[in-house]
Amino acid sequence: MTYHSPDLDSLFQALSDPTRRAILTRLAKGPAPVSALAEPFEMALPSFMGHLKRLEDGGLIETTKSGRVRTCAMRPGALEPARSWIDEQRAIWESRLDRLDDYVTKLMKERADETRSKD
Amino acid sequence: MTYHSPDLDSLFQALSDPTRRAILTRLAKGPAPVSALAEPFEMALPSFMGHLKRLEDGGLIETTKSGRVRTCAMRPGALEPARSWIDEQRAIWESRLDRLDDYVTKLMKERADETRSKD
DNA sequence: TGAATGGTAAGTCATATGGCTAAGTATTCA
DNA sequence: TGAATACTTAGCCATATGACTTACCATTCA
Repeated sequence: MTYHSPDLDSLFQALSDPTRRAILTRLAKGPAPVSALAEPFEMALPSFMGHLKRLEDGGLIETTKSGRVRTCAMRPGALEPARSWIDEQRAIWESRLDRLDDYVTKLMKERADETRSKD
Repeated sequence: MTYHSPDLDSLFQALSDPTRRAILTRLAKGPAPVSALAEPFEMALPSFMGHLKRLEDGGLIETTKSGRVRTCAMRPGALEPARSWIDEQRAIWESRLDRLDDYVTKLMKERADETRSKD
């Protein structure tokens, strides 16, 4: 069993920063050129571009350049692997709770039988 | 509008490493002491403890020490903020698609009217 | 009590991250 | 063509991350 998945690494990594999450939320509303995107952030442009790169590395956005303008767009479905992973964990957790529940039920039944046999 | 949420920062950060995700998957099946948890990983114990700390910082696990053994357990519901954030993005994205759809529909209607008036 | 067990603490190291400035390139507009 | 625009590149800096070793408690078991 391999526990290495570079996709999830860079995906979650990209999501771990407030600036980058804000960029994504903005892009969920529609594509935008770099300078428009950058405007609300008090940050030098090269720093901001670094964040865009991380988002691109994480597969969360796509950018295309036409003329001197680079337009950024969210990649639909890019968040799905993250969502799936989280759901899997929950599934594991819940199947465990189910088994635990079965076990407790069984224990209680045995106890009941035991008690009854004492009567 | 504030775009800073330290919870999501450390949560996603915690999830961005394969070792830590593997630990979580293991813990979803039930609690375990540090040494048992660490056993499958080819890593010095102090390094491993570092990962546990990141998971604890991200609110994903809880640990308790009794005697010389520290037991780690998953914190149920800890993944929910991450899941919610992802779902919100999707909601924004989809409402945008809806509006886009309305727009296209309107455009096509106008075009149809235009064409008709030419006849 | 003395040794083995299970973690902790302290300190080092290399690389990554996140920010900056200053200077450069490529388009577009006047 | 010359100036403004929209990035891009290069390089610097401080801190964080992820791994290591060595040494140090505290418990438990023989």
